[in-house]
Amino acid sequence: MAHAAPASSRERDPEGRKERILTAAGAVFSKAGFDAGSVREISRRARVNVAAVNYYFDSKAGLYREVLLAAHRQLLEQEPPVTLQGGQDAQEALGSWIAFCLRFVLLKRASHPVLGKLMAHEMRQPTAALSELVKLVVRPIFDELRRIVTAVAAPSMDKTEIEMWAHHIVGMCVHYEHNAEVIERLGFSVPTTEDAIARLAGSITALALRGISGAQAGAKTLEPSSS
Amino acid sequence: MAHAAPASSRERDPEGRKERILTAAGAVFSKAGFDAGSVREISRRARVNVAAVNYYFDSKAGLYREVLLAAHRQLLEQEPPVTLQGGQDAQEALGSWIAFCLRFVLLKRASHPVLGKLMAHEMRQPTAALSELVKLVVRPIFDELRRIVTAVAAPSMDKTEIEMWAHHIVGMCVHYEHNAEVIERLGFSVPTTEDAIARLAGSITALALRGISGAQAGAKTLEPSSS
DNA sequence: GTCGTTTATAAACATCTGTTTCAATACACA
DNA sequence: TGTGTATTGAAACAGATGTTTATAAACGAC
Repeated sequence: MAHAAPASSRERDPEGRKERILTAAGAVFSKAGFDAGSVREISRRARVNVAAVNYYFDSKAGLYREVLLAAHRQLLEQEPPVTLQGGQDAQEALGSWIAFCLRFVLLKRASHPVLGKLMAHEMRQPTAALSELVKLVVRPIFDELRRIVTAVAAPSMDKTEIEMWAHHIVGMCVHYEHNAEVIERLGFSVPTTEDAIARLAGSITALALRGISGAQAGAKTLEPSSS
Repeated sequence: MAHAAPASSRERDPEGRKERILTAAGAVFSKAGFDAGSVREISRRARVNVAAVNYYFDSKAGLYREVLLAAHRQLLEQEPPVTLQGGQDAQEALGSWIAFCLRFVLLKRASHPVLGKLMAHEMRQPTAALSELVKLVVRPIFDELRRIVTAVAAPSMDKTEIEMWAHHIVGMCVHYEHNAEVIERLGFSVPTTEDAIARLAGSITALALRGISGAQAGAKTLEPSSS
């Protein structure tokens, strides 16, 4: 076959290619994680040669890092993180935060299709990018939650107890994404629509509010050593 | 096909080898999961030829399945699941359940070194064994939690709300194992000792008890649509 | 046109994966 | 003793992985 067919699908379009690779990588990595996600499948989905990945991103790890950063950028554009305003009701703020967190991990939309899943994979099998991701994404959001919980709780409440409460709340939220497979098998339908997510957020918020604001500052934490 | 060794002292060492392979497989699978765990590393750790794995367990999947079942057996021997006795205080039972669950996922001891981690991996990247695992291990334990929560809650409380609460509680517990890497990076030290785990269990129990028993049966679940 | 540079691709590379093959054992029993 | 069967282990298999190489094409500039 000399150069018979022009095969003019050359399409000089590096930006388009880079973009396609990034999108495909987001899909693959968010589904399979970094290790199990293969460069060859990414290149297949992006309809580019395998070597293109290394040409544009140096290595698989470099591509992964750019996917994480791009997803982070995307998130900040679309969903500004919840903040406790000056005169805002703290209890209401807690409800907003929980709804935000649940939507972040559960909602599959064009706005943030991958970051939640990517972070879930990072938590299970951390890569070098995890520390950076925590510093950029997780830390600010978590600090805001701690501030809100502090405002909701009794003024003299122990700081470490408040920190624990914040972690408890995060646990309730991410549970429904992390362990969705098991939850579904237990007969509970993990919500995916805005309305159903809002209902779940309401349930978590109510439990957390009663649990936090009902605590007496001086009360000893329940000790399970009772017989 | 490996015959069960007859009564006569045939077996020069097959049981020892099988046992070594099972132990090594437990360590490898619990650390890396099924996909990323390699048969060659298992055979290396067990000081056994690669072919021995397939000789004794047919395949990698067969070995994995036996590891799961063995871990399950081990758990039931060492830690009988919590049950709500007839006259027992429901609130106390909830504390016991939460402590049990936390110890299950966090405590690294000779008694159950792997099952918690194995299940964590199953939740992220489910294999064919997940359904069986849920039916055998997770379902009974979760049902007991739901029973306890029902006993703690107001008698006329909505059944689906109670189910949600049970899931919330599970979420708080497993969070500290699933997302330990992130939690540590947020400055919170995930407990590993009996005492520290008991303290964490106390905090979760107190929050849950106030959140559950403080709920009014007729109260509407908090709606985040309030302005 | 002919340079030089950037981009694209097929092919090869080295290494890993789970599994199989096949010859060499070690043992129980005759 | 010899025979038969269970076990062992080195090597090979077929396939996948991330990455590199060498060749070829498409451009901008002269």
